[in-house]
Amino acid sequence: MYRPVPAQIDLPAMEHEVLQLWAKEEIFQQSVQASQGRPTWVFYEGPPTANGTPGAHHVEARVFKDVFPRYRTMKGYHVPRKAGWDCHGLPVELAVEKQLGFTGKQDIEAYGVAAFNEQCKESVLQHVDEFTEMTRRMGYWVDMDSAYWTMDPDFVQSVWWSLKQIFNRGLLVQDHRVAPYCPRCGTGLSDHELAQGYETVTDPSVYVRFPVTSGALKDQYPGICLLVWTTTPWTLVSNTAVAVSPSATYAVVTDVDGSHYVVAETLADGLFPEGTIRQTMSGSDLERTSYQRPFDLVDIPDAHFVICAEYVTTEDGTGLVHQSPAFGADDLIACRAYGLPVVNPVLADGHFAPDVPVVGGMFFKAADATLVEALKASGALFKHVPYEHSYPHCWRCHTPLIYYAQPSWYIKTTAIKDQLLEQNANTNWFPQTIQWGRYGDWLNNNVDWALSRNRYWGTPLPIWRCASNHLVAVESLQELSELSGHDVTSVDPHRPYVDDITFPCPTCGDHAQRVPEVIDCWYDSGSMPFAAVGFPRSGAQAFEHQYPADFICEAIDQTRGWFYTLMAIGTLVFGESSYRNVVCLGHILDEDGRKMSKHVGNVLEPIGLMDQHGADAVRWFMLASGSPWQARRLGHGAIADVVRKTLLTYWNTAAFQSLYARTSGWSPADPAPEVAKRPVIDRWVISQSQTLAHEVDLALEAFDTQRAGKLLSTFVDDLSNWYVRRSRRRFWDGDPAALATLHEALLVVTLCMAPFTPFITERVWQDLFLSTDPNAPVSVHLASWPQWQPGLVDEQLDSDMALTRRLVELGRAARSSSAVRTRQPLERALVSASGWGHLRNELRAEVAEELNVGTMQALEDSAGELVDITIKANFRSLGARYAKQTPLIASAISASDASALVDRLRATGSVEVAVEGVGTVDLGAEDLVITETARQGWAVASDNGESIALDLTITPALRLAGLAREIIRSVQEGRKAAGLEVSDRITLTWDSSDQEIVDTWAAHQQQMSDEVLAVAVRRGPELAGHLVDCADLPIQMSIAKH
RNA sequence: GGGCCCAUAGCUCAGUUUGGUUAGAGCGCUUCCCUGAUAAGGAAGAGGUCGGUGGUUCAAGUCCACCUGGGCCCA
Repeated sequence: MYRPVPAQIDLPAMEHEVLQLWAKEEIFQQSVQASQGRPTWVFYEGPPTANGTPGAHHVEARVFKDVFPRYRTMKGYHVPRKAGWDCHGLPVELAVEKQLGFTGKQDIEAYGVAAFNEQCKESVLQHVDEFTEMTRRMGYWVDMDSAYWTMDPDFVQSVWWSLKQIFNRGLLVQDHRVAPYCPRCGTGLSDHELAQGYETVTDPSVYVRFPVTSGALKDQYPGICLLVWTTTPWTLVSNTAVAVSPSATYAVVTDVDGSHYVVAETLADGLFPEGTIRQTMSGSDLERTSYQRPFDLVDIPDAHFVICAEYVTTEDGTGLVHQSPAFGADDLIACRAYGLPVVNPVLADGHFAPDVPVVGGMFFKAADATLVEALKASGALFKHVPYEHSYPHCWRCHTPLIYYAQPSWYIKTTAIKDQLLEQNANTNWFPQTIQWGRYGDWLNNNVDWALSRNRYWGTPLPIWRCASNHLVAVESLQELSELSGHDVTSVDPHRPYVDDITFPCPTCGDHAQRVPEVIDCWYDSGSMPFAAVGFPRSGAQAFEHQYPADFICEAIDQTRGWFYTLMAIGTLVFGESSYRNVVCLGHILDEDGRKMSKHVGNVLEPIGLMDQHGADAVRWFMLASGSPWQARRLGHGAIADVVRKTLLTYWNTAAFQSLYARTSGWSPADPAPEVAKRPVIDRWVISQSQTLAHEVDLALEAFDTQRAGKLLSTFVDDLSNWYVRRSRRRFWDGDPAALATLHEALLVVTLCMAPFTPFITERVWQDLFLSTDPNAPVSVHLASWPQWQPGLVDEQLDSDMALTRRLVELGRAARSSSAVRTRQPLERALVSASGWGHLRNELRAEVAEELNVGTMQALEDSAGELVDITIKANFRSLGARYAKQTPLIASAISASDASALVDRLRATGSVEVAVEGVGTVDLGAEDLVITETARQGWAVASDNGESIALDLTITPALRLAGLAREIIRSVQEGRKAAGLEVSDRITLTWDSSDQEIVDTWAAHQQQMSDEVLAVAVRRGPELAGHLVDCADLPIQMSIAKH
């Protein structure tokens, strides 16, 4: 016997009960253990950065990380799921700095690195707790007890080991380069960090006069100036040279006021609309022309002349590019070629050195305004316009970055670029466009990985160096113990402790000390395939079984983040990328399409969302609403829709089944007719459920949750609003075929939906399936995916039922247009549809019953005068044959006598039509869209060549039958209002002075009392029990429980 | 400046790969119908220059070019 399933349900409350059940029975642990020994499907959890409270976007990725492992488990795989936490890095440091009220690195130094890092660790632990709770609530099954932590000493040492592999191949090197640098955080940023932080800003763009101080131009054009454009006025302080393109053409322009300028020829018109070009020359002719720089604030010897550089373009600005080699990668290369000095007046904290006149002590960006004023005052400023462009900012603290020459450690990923491209070619991306779009572009433009950070809370770079610059890479605390001669294996491998360990340099015996940098925390997370199991010091077997991953999934921002570091490190260390399939999600936006961010305050808090609507609804939204690979808007309305449309419809179908099975004492163990012997609608729903199981399987195999979700919600809708509604009477009667069919259909859909909505399907499993099958697994999540039985799929039946439903739709439209309500039976309906002749009687009866008509007849069988025929050309079929002549044929077709043409076509299978300008054209049935409609006194609806006509004649007998249904309907309402159970028997009392009503009772009393479960019917004025609201009917009724 | 994505009903989005007749769905709105499961279901209606311009074609929401607006990414 089923358990009772209430029609009303509080979804969040139900979910909390299910969570308790899972915890008590350890279902997740069981599901992993029970699949031991089966083929492993490898999943890697990309560790969330535990630096803040989880948001809705975390739920998105975690739903996808849950659904595929659940599905694969049902398909017979073993899917270990190890949680992970990204612990290190600037985000954590910043949170702690904020908490402690710090403003920079000097505060941390004063506070003490040991104490600071301790605070960082505390902060991580606290936020991990919040993630754990969110993860549990949403039903994401991942093993958090065995989670990897990137700050764990074993993890750190695995990272060290991998860095030593890379170092030994000569791919980990120190270099001085101009790199983006955050002056607030005091550290350089890697390219993929840079990618996170572009912001659109408006900077002053200035056109500045640089007077020429030597050469023929100076003599020929008195006061001539180079016109130089820059968007970073603060770098003019350290102006060292002006670069031109050696191959471009430059012009001397005389402006209307008589002043002379050198600019690129192609830009001269725009800059000097009324100027005159006096002469032109190539860029190389200008080489070594000396000029007067705009500011004389710092000493830069042997500089200030024109240099040639290939990278200069003449597309915008003036074609003359100001050079400041300390602040531009291109500038540095170009100036080095001329032996120019690199002068940097800006300190590591982003402020000008205090001894610089005018701007000393100013933050570099803040100096822009002051310097523009100074240019204006000196007359050097030609033009000043605000310039909007995107400029890199620190991805965490939003400080504008400065391109800054500094020593830094690099991994030479450019050396393995070809291998990375090859690995990418062997990776399946979902959606596919990422592979050679966004990600492929990134790989093709690969630059070396700036690995080091001048910070505190991170994996220390495991390189020790002596005064003679001999370098030793260390792979573990064990190795460090051997080198230092002390057992340091239990030392925390973080700063400052690891910095205190020194040893004699193996090369020269001098004192070797660790370099001060820590590494990019993205390297940590990219190392998780091996570091999570402590490889190679431990976990060798686990690693070999679980490398590479079959599946990873994150949002699109990880293309240059984790997706890249995972592939790069895998390729560097093992010669192979660490994943095969990658699902790449779009971002979750707020209801107005803006990115959710704490600054804007539009973050939807996930636990609140789930406690309001239920985790299943949130999950379903993430998986199946809109395109997961595109940015989507998340709001309460969208989630409430999921509840109403899909979840409650499913639930109520289960509740319906339970109600009537229990009422009739039916149990799934009872014998039921074999499928082939059941009514056609049963066979149809079983066929549909088989197709569902198969197609959802295919969709999930292709990582397409949107398609799977669409299939599931369509099936749920069909099941509830067609199968159950059409079959209700059989459920009232306790028909074992109907009950068995719905049981089987619910079983299939419950299994297929289980990975999507694990809570509600678990509840239904417990109530309907576990309670009736002693061999059933104790949880739906321990069950297997439904076995596809193609023998139960009947495609002919599927298309016949589709026709049946189209006809019902047309019939309803005809009913509406006629204003004869459906409760009023009609004698007959005429049908015109190409499939009608082959439609089996059972399905014809479905149409008749649904439309409440006595008989259905084919329209062509009835008297010709009832029918109007119209025909139209089928362009698709004609266009293929006649191309340009199609419109001529089409108009000939509509001009011809439709009924005559159709008669001939039906008689012989084809018909010839004479078309002016074309000749005789032979048409088949395919070339025409034939619409038949009925005339006079008939209600007609047609669509796409199919029509239904209702005979609206209402005979006295039909009138009484209609009244009987009106009365039945009123009594049913009355039963419900009286709160009776569906199986309660009643006594019914009625009275009426209306002759039609009296006649109705006389003609239909048996049917009416059967329908309303009345065991006694009395006519009389003494009403008793509950009065029935009879609306407009001229009758009074009361009912009482028998 | 370059690359990628997007633009279809008041709102959220399908449809565009492979061109075909009158461009769909859901939500919301109006009217009506149906209902011993349902917070449901059904019919009709209002609501569309399918971002714009040009081109290819017998035929363009769909293919091509250019443009506009938005987003993401890169420089």
